[in-house]
Amino acid sequence: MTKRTRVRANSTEVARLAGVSIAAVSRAFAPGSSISPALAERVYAAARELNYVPNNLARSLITRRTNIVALMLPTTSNPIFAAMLDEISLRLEDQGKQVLLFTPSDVADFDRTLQHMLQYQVDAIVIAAASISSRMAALCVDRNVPVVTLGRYLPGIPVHSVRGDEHDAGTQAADLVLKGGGRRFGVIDGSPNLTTIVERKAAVTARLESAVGPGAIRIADGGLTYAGGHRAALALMEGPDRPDTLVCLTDIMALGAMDAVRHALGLRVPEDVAVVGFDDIPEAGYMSYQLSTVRTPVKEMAKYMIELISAKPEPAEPRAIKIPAQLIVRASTRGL
Amino acid sequence: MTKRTRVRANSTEVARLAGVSIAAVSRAFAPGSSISPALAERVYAAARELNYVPNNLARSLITRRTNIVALMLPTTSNPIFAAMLDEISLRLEDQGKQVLLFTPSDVADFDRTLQHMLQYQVDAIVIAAASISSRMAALCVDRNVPVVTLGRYLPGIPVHSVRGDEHDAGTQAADLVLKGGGRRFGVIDGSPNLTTIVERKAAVTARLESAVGPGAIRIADGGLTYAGGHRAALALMEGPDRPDTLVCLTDIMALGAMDAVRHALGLRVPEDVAVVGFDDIPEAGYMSYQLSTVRTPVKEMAKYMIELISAKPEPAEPRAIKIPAQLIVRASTRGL
DNA sequence: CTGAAAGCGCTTACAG
DNA sequence: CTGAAAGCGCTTACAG
Repeated sequence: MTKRTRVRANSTEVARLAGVSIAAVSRAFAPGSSISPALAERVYAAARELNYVPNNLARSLITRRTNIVALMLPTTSNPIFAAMLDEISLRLEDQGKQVLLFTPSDVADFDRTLQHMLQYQVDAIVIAAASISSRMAALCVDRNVPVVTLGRYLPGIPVHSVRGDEHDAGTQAADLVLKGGGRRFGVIDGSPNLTTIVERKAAVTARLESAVGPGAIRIADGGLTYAGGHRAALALMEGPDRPDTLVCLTDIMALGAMDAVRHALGLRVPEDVAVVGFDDIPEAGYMSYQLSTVRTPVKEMAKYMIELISAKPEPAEPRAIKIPAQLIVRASTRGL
Repeated sequence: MTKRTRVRANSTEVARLAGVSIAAVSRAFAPGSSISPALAERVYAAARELNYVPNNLARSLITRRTNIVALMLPTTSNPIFAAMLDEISLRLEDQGKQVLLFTPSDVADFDRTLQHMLQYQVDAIVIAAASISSRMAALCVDRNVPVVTLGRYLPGIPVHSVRGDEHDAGTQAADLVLKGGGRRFGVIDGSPNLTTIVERKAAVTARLESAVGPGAIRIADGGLTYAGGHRAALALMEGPDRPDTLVCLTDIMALGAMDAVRHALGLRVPEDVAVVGFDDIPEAGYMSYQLSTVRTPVKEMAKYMIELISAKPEPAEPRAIKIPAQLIVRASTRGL
């Protein structure tokens, strides 16, 4: 039995064993510090012997940098959010930072979550699919914590934002199905709380109405899930004058809708019913679906978000970046 | 223009404004402390005025608890990991803890990642789909940081583990396709580095061989992705004596395999080729796939993992929890 | 209940 | 390059 050494060695003990000052220990573990190789080597030897691990807490208390970025993200049940998480955390880890995850069960109480983030002294905050109050935004500005929101532009609130051009996306999707000969439309809606969805819907219905009039458009709620999209499609397809086209405001709902059309109703896609979605999640490209969609440029968005929160010096004015939409035509729509 | 107050108010300033000691400020923000309501109210008023946010770093330095749990997770490109992440972070947030995410690009260098986790003074470490060296495990024990691994049992290494019964899972899957009349088998393999996969494969091939002999079994690598499963299925189906059954060691590969069989080869599932997978990702239940599979009990696993790392007092011996497999029979296999 | 004081483990001018 | 000392923002015995 070896005697268990002290639970956590600190820099004082390392310094004592190495016969140096604690300042030397600090310098040995701070890249770029002025320390002689010989001294550093003695420190490393002592550190190894004591299983010394530097304490980031104490360090951050002084440097005022934690290398932690708070990320507020809805559940990853929608693959688009999982992809976003991957991109963001990979990029951040490349620059030596880690993601601290927040998935507030109560979005209404998001102010409290933000307060919580600030307590952890995070270097920056990334908010996906939620809003921030102007009071909390001001608090973050005061504390020099950059904030970037994803998919939401909040005029007058001093935070950066990155989003896709949803108006253009909706218009392109509508144009695609119109060009394919669509005349009776079902739109599968998502949450009224997500700006992204609301803007897509506005653009889609505006374009469709201008072509076929409001009477030819029905709307149902798909709740942003596969099962919800499935149910919404069944509801829309009931009765006379059945739609010849379903526009689904997210891909995950489009998958449910396609399966409803094919497997529950026994109709063909796109011959009987054309389907178009938004996001371009991986499943949209699977051979069982081959879903035409408008891509949400995840990689590009992550890149801009990281740039905005890492910029030195911090830009004086909040920046709003809008990324163009990119239509992906596959086999679920008619024409060309 | 209001004059911008000091960037970050600290407890000293709050104390001064409230006319109390800093100990009183500390107590006002520490639930359960003995402080009179009147005093607390004065502190809150001053804190509000100064936009005071307590500094968790300083607090944790003393209390030795950060309320942060490190989670090492491969990329969420496999939906099963996304589901796991959701479960773990939701449960942890319920107990007031946050997940600090680590996605090491270089799993070979995992020791360094672990060291990195310890620097952040995390309260516990959850490791999915990776191993921990006995040296690092000992370091965590010394520092009183509980570690739990997911899907990997490491005899002799003092960490907790939670995993499914992969032997039983593989056996059940093999029995299912055998009962369905399968006689020529293709097995789509994943990574040789994942214990889970290796154990499934061993159980599947053992059972199949005992029934039809080794000559009737072909194996191809599907790389744990949809595209890889697709390619592997095409390779397995080439030439004479084509398999009548594909056993895919993860669902995500099974989706690719099913699409290859149906859409690239024009064959029927399950009539021409039966397909079975493992995990029960959401897509397995989609009507386009209706994939028979063996469920990985994500919720239960997350529950046990959290229990193991939260147990007070820390169990003296590492615990290894094995969760039974649950076969889900859908339409991609023959019989019953 | 309340406050003065010590101290958590580090970094960083400052002086040599 | 190196060290002594002050200090980051808190908590916690201790004494009253």
